[in-house]
Amino acid sequence: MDIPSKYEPQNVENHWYDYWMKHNYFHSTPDEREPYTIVIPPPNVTGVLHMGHMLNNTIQDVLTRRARLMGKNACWVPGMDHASIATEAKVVAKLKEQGINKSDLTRDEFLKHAWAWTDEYGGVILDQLKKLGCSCDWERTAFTLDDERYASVIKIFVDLYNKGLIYRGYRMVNWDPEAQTTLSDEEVIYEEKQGLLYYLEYKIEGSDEKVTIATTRPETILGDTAICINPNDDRFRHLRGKKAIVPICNRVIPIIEDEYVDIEFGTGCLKVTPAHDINDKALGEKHKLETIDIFNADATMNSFGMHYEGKDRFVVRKEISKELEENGFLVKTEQHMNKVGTSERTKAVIEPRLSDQWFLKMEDLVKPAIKGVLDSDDINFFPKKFENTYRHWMENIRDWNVSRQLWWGQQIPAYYFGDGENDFVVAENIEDALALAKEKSNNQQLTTDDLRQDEDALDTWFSSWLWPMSVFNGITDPDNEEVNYYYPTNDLVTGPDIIFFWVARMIIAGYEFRDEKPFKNVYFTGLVRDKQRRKMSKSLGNSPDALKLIEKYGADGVRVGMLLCSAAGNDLMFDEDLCQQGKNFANKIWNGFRLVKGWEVADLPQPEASKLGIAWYQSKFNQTLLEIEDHFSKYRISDALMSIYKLVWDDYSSSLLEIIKPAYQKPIDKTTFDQVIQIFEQNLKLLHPFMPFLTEEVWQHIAERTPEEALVISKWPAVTATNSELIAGFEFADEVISGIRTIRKTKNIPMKEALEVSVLNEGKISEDWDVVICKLTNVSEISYVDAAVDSALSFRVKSNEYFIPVGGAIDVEAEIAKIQEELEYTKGFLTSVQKKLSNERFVNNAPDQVIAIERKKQADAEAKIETLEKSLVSLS
RNA sequence: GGGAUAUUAGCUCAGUUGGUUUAGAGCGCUGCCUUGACAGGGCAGAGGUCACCGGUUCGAAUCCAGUAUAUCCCA
Repeated sequence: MDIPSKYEPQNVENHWYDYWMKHNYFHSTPDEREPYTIVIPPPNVTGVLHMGHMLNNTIQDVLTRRARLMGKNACWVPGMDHASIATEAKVVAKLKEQGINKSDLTRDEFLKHAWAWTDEYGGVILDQLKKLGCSCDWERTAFTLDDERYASVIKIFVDLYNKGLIYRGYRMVNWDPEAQTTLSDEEVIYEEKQGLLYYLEYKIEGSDEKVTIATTRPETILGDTAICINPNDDRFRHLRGKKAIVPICNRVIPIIEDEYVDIEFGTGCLKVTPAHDINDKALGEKHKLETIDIFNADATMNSFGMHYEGKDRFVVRKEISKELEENGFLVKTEQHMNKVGTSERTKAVIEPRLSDQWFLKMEDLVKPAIKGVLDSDDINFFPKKFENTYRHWMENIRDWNVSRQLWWGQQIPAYYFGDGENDFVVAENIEDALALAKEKSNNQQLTTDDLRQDEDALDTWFSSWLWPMSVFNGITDPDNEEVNYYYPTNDLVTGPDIIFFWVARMIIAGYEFRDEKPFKNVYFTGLVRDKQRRKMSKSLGNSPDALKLIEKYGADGVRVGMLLCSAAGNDLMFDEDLCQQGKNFANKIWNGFRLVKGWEVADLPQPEASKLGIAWYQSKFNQTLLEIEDHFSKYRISDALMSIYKLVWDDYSSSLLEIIKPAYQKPIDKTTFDQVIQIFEQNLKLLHPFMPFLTEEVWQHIAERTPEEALVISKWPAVTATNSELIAGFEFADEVISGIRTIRKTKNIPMKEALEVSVLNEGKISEDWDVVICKLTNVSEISYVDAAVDSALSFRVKSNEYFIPVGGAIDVEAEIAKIQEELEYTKGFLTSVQKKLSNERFVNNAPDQVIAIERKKQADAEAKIETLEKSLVSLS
């Protein structure tokens, strides 16, 4: 059989993915086994795979595949998010290219376009996840806007409304003038921007006096309805009760007093624009001021903007400051750092805007969710530090604005039957609404034609917060077999950036609607950054193309590369070199298999070295398996991978294979061969969750396998007893091997030339390992001596001393120097140990075990010093 | 402005209730190695006053207080 020396992932990955799909290994249905469930954080339907997804989904796949191997009924539910703002923006842009304006379309027409767009371009990301190897149950693919999820959302909205938790309010909201919709507080990003602080003079009515105010937004003066001073500020005492005149529009406005004004800031005097600032709104309500909205929905000026009508606010800012300056109202400007809210999606500067919106009362809803995470073990966060973030938000929660002025989403099921503020009903469908409306209005003549449904759609998160339930139809059919079996789910893997948007809200929803947590553990991954610590983003162009990476390094290589640098919760600095490391590892495993496969097997007795080596490896494997289980239990995925990496590379490839390797072109005994194959298969099982493609490929190369014997559904190794004596024995032997190799190096003795080694066995070390040492260092014989050997190079391991006679003169000076250096170190070490032991308080207070360790250290060091001193004597 | 988290080798990170040698790993770096699994490899080696300043303790990278710096969240 001819196996290529390099592993070529491109040739095998699609093949095995198809094989897995064909045999339906990823599909899950409820059965007797313990379920293991993950719901995917649904990527945006518009999305393409980026580094964040790759990390996130690799971790989910590792967890899912491991659970499957452990005999659990693993179910990883995939899906997508309709991402109302982002998707609607894309569809609007696409239509614009075709010369179609959204405003010319009806809602139904627009939605038709949006669905067409979704069907054509959406969901690319799901195919990309397959390339990455994700073992999702694709038959369960859900969409936050499909019929089932739509119905769930509507049902929940009505339920919450009927519980009195949803209300309609005229509130100041974050308005995105570009998308022309409301944003929740969480969707606003504050950025520091250098701006100007304008000092403006207002005339005082009926006098020549003037008052100077400072503002960052001169264009809003046309909406001013008051000037505010601090009652404790003596500088403005004379203005009390007077009125001021707004420049340009010459409106007369009152001068009010309120302690809200910061005396130190600007001039200590504030203009009040209730329609365009949240604080001014509060002042306006308190002092019963008029509210004048001067903007259109796209943040251009309306008729209150006078000759600026139709112009954008930023254009107006420039122009009006010029006009103010020309007319002597502008005193001066100053540089000023300003925090400006911008839209997460469109990057537009947010306008505070008053409008009718739907809100969800959060105060009582959060209570069980706080308890579930913080005051009990119901839900665990990994890493734990994010519990603080969670607490902070939950304890300061504000009502959730759930309405969006968009069409792409679930339409709010509120139906208006009149023009009064409360002339509406909320119902799951128009028939129910009509019945309710008849009752509420006392008008039996109403028909469905008299009802008008609210135009707004719901926030996307109002559908994704139901995800762990809705994917199992748990809302429309709350007692169905699937939701009872799979819910609550086990693990959620997501980024800490959506802890409020999504994680917290799912927890709230879980307790509210099913009286049960949505998941047991939340694993927060870090954000993927580039080497310069910058966030990866499309606009920076610093995000590598995920598919190209897979093409270049193989999915397994990329998976390993991502995981190697991703300690839980820490941001990870992605470096393409790590994928190379992953690819190299794949190749190493491949060659570890190729070597064994190339051996000719014969019916021979098993050599001692092989027997010992295999026994040792089995213990080492078991020890590592324990480590791995421990890492997994703490969600230390990258540590688990590193343990396997070292096991396979160092212990299996570098040590075990070298120990059992037959002489060149000689056959191997069958016992060893069978054992090493079995060992290799166990390795593959540990590797499979991390590197599914390569491992399945090798697994199927080892033997013909039926579909029932595929690696993907094999059995995770069980922990057995570890023989620590074997492990310690090898560690010692390894040090001896290293010593011999070092001498070979320094003296340039080629590996081909056999050496003879003598040992002064002060430490009474077992001879068992000598066969292994000889094989790995090409030593013909290890002889035991009673005294130091003359004219030989030496090295020491613990209190044992090893001698290698070499041809030619020994540099005695150099040998002495080397020993003296070692002696000095050991003496220094001994001193530090003795210091501890001679300290009475240490001996009295430290636990016995610690003292025993220290005494052992002392004895070892003393023995070593004795050995070293003897060597010195014999050399001089 | 308020809060959280961090600061350990060139880089990325471990270091679990203070005590397993005088602090570890992976990568990188340096040197040597071309026939026989793998140069995508092997072997060996260098590299750190654990941010700083105090304190608690028999003992501190680890606990406490302060300082500096960085990142994130909130306003």
